[in-house]
Amino acid sequence: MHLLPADRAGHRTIDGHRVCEAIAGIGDTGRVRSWAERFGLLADPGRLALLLALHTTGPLAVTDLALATGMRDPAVSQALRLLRAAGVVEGERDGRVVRYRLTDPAVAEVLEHGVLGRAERAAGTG
Amino acid sequence: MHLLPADRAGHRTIDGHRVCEAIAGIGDTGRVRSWAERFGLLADPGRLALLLALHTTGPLAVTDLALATGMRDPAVSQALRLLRAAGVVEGERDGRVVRYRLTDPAVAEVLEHGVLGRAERAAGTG
DNA sequence: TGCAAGCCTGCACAACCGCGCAGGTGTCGT
DNA sequence: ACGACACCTGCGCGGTTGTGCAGGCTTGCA
Repeated sequence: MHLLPADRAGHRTIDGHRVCEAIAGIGDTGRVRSWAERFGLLADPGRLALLLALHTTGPLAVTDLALATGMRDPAVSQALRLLRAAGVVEGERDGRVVRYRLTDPAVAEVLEHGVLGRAERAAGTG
Repeated sequence: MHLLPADRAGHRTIDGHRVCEAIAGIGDTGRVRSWAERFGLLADPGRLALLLALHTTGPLAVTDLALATGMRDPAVSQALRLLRAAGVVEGERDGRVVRYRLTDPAVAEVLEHGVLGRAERAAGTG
């Protein structure tokens, strides 16, 4: 099983066969890139708090989200804009209020198994 | 249930009670911050590839990781430094070779349920 | 119709981050 | 002891990102 791209052949290796195994584990580069972007959306405390709020209580308005997270309205709007562009959340207009909800099941899964899961055994509180 | 911090009281709200629910869902701010940093480590394609490789094939040397990911040796070293400082990976010296392995079960869980899980139904391949 | 509320946008600033290059340290083989 | 190898570090650059402020647009209410 030789998965080494040609532009990297001819180099010295330590374990050799393990490299191919590692490449197989990494899998498609596009998928990795996609997930890196996804994780990037969760890498901001504000956005993560917004997503946690939306995940646990469902549809919420911008003002309430700002109140719950302590962020300014424009910051919340900006964060939601990114999340909306990534397809993670969706907003529904109800009069002059826009309620947002989580639409990406993959993100929900990560939040559930990661932040809200029992995985905190290694995370601690600080 | 009034979880609203005093510095935000007296403001107008849309749903009111839902705000407290959201705050409860967000939980401890320190945990959110901690997880945001954790996700930040996964937000780079290089680091994510490294972690995937370590997660699937176990202990790997820097050279092999560089070969598998297509990164330069210094870039791999730098990335591993960050991950080591965060307690996500650990390196064991074997002669002049240092083999790294994944030590954070929470990250492993996220990789398993996120990137490697069936959650790709929404991620696609590109 | 006039006013207030809710939400969105543009702009400019500062900070951070990842990368590549060059050079250093410790270890193994001859 | 000498050279080669594996790994680490400092420095500087370019790109990206989060943030605050001020202002505009749509909607609801009196």
